Amino acid sequence: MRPTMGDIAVEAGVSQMTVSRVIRGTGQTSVEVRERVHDAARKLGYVQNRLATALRDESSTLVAVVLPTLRNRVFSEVLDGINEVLSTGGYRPVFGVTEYSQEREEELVLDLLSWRPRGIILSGLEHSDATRAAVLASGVQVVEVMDTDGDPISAAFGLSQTQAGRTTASHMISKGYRRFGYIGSRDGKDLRAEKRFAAFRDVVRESGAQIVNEILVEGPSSMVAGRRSTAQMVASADRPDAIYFSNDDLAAGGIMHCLSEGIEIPSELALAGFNGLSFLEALPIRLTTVETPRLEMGRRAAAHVMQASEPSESLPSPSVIDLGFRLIPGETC
Amino acid sequence: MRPTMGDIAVEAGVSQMTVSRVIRGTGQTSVEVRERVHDAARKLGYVQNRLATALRDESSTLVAVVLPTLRNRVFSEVLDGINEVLSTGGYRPVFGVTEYSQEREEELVLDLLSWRPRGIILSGLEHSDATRAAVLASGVQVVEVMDTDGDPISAAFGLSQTQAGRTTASHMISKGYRRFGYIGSRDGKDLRAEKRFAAFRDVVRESGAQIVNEILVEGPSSMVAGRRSTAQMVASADRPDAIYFSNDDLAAGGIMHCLSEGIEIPSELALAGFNGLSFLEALPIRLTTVETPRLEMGRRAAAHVMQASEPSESLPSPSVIDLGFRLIPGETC
DNA sequence: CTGAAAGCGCTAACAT
DNA sequence: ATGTTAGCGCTTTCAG
Repeated sequence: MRPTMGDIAVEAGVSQMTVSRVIRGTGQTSVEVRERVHDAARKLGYVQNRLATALRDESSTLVAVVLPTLRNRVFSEVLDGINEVLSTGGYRPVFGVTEYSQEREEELVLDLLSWRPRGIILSGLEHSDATRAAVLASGVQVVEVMDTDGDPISAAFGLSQTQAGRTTASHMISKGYRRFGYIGSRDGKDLRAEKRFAAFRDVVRESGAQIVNEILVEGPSSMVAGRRSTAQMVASADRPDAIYFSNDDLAAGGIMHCLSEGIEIPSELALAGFNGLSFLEALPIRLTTVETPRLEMGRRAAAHVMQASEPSESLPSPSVIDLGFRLIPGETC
Repeated sequence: MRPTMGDIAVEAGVSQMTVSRVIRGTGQTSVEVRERVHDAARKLGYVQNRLATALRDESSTLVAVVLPTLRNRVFSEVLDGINEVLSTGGYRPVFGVTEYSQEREEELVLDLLSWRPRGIILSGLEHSDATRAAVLASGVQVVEVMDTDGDPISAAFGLSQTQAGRTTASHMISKGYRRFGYIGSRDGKDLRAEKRFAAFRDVVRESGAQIVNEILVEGPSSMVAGRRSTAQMVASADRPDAIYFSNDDLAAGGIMHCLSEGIEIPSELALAGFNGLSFLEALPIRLTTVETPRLEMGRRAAAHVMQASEPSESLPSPSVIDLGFRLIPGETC
């Protein structure tokens, strides 16, 4: 159907091998032959069949990417960073979404591995044993992004979710708040948010303060959910004087509720978020949050997969690269 | 290296062909053999090599997806819709980002086609001749999303950008506004935003009103850019009484500026956006906008690629499916 | 119900 | 500088 190197070879009057060499620009070829081959290729509308190349090479230039969701800007930014770097080397991401389910992740990983990708990028450090076993057995480059609190399969680029939670708590406590609320999402399926909150809670308790109210919203986190939950929490008997949100979208919703209801920030209610999304800069009130290196985690992970040229028998020892975070003090606490 | 069907065959004491049949669940196989094969596969940690399958089949279960950017929620939602449907059939998206460049799109399309995808999903109806020629010659299913104003290569699922622009203009004019401003982005590289504005402008002029000010922001559209541009436009000599923004992020930035500066909406300044993103519901003031079927466009496009089972010689005639839009009247005009 | 043969398109290795 | 051979892992086709 579609022209192959063989067809071009006939058209150009050379062997298939010569066509292969010309097209890849490897080996020695005369100028004259090169031109004939390129002309023939153009004339026939030749498009390389990378399936064959990859089969032959026992590895493709695809990179598997496994994300928990696409409904959260955080992960599309990570994906953007990944793609940005991969595309400079002609690599392409093939991806799947787990919806925060380890079982789904397991299936997905097996499936993606069947494309013999050059590497696989996973989110977080928690995976089922089968998932870990599968990627390890596959021999492909494995990189985990987002988190540093745990044992990586091989390499990880992330930030300490625990430290981020502690830092936020310390900041809020230093500002004098003592009665805290927490608004999170995903019914505890987001392990990283859980780590942040666990650390936050520890610091709060250590300091003698307390968590007086917790709301976990159903469905994906969003400004709307944040606004609704804040309204609910503020109206409840256990009204906190400060709320820690599991991310900026929820927190921004909290700000919106306060703006609408005339609740004074931070005197009547203090708020803190997580991620440092750029839209916060546009809000009338600057949210106190923790900035995370989302693009950078993606870029570094992609770069790591790409520079894995030599399949060294001695697998590089597991290593975690902490890309850090930064507390951005705003006007909300 | 990795176990193949041949290895399993040896382990299970059958032929490779039998392994193939068992694994795919096709043809006739005895219960006993099936068990032996599955046991052997599990024992050896077998993972199918789809590169071989795809090479043999002359088509893969990958679907190429070409998007202009990942920095805009609109496209991650489309991608989400695509992935949602594709994954139900075991298909996987392989994607690339054009940054709104037709040249980049051309390279990308050729590159993605080299993976012999089952289909390719493009954004918009405007492509270079070479791009059109390449996808047509490839024989893969081609679907275009986002737009319906133009000639599709084969099938398209979108909405009339032109009608959306006209509808918004009519609405604003009916509300009595006569001096309009426009805030867009991407230096006119976003062809769909251009179509909306062109239609908007036409209606404004036909009605005897006028566009008194235009600002095209550099870089990706964002709330921050919208807030800054609104500030600039409101402070200028040619201050409009209503601003049409090319999307909701920019418009939300406009609302934020008004909130911060105490500008009364809509009496001092009216605003309208585009997309109907869900976060608008959380804002203290409801933006008037046009809701677009982003997830649905992605889903339908993916479904179209998947149901293309029979490679009918008679290519289905080009057809455009208009998924429509809906004007959502808010409090901003 | 199972097996053997052939070939998908490409490239490493070995000629010439 | 160019050509020949062999084989990557799988599945379609044809035989038993």
